[in-house]
Amino acid sequence: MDDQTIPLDAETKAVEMPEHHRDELRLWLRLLTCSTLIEGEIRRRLRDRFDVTLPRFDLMAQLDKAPDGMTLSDLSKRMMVSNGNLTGLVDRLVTSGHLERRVSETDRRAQMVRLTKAGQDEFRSMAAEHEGWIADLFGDLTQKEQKDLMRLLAKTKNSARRAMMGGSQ
Amino acid sequence: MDDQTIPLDAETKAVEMPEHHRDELRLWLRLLTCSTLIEGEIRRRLRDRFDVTLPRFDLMAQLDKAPDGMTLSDLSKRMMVSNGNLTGLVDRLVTSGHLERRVSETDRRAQMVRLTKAGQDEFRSMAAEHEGWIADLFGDLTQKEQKDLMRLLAKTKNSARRAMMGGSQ
DNA sequence: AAAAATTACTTTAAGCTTAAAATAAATTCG
DNA sequence: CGAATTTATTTTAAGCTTAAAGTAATTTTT
Repeated sequence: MDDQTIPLDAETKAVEMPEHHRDELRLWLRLLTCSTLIEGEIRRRLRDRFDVTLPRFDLMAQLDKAPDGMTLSDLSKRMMVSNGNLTGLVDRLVTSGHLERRVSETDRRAQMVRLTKAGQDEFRSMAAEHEGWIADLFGDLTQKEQKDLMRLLAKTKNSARRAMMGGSQ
Repeated sequence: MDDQTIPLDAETKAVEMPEHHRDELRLWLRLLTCSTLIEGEIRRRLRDRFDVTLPRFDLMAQLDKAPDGMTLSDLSKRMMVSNGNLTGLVDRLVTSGHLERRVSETDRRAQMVRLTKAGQDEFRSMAAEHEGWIADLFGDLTQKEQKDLMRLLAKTKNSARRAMMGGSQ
């Protein structure tokens, strides 16, 4: 409510900001650290164990959920990456035999992309192991803590989306 | 041949996994979505508003906390990025006049890097605004929710670190 | 002190990523 | 219908990122 006097952390030596938004900043840095840490570990294991990159794995994960294939635009939205990024990613996965691309029959601009049989097999065997890694990485959280974290992240996501409205999106 | 033994639900996805680690997977995906979403927005605003990239901003943020400078290795550890990555990043920031690098007087392998006056001024003006963006992005969370999230993320971080021990780190 | 190991950093090659501009097909509108 | 707009994708240029290999300085070991 009313602004309390701000307790100056002993180790913090920066200038006092007009409003004390330090807490949100610390929260953001912790969230980022968490996801960077885990993402890095997953990336490392995917490379060491399967010689695959995370972006490729993610792309295959999306396609595994859509047996009939998806367009590049759909993929782009789901993966939250740019269209141009996807072009190269798909190119490489087609070359390696994991993906198949075909011009859509209803729209000659669009392409349907989907996993080949080999791609699907390989993905599923990776996914099974991947799921175990994640379970282990989050293993110290109780069922309740997982549930709470899930809820708080959902709320954070909504808050962020709300804040983005009007600005540019 | 024998690979049709599994009854495939028409619209639902894949095979039932040996152990149900779906929840952890969903939790991880939500965490990742959250940080990707926010990171993307910050990246966009830094570019639009200040014509600076997030990695450069992050690097300057580290140096702002160390007025006497840091070595590349210190930066590398703190930022959780590779040494090689830092070399290029620092190069560009030196060229643009934001950073100063000097060979350490006590160790001729090492370099001390620090913000120039101009770099510091520019960073601080960006940081003030940046802090407001973060506060807004997390704005829908109550004080208690922020505290809870902070705690759960700390626990997640520790859990992940524990899981990494032995594997490669 | 010489050899071995470690540490700090750079270089390289490959891939990821984006924004912006370009191309082409489809849709909307006058 | 034909022009203008939107949508789907590719290309380009620049920068980020990593792992692995290389160089050089320091520290440890023998």
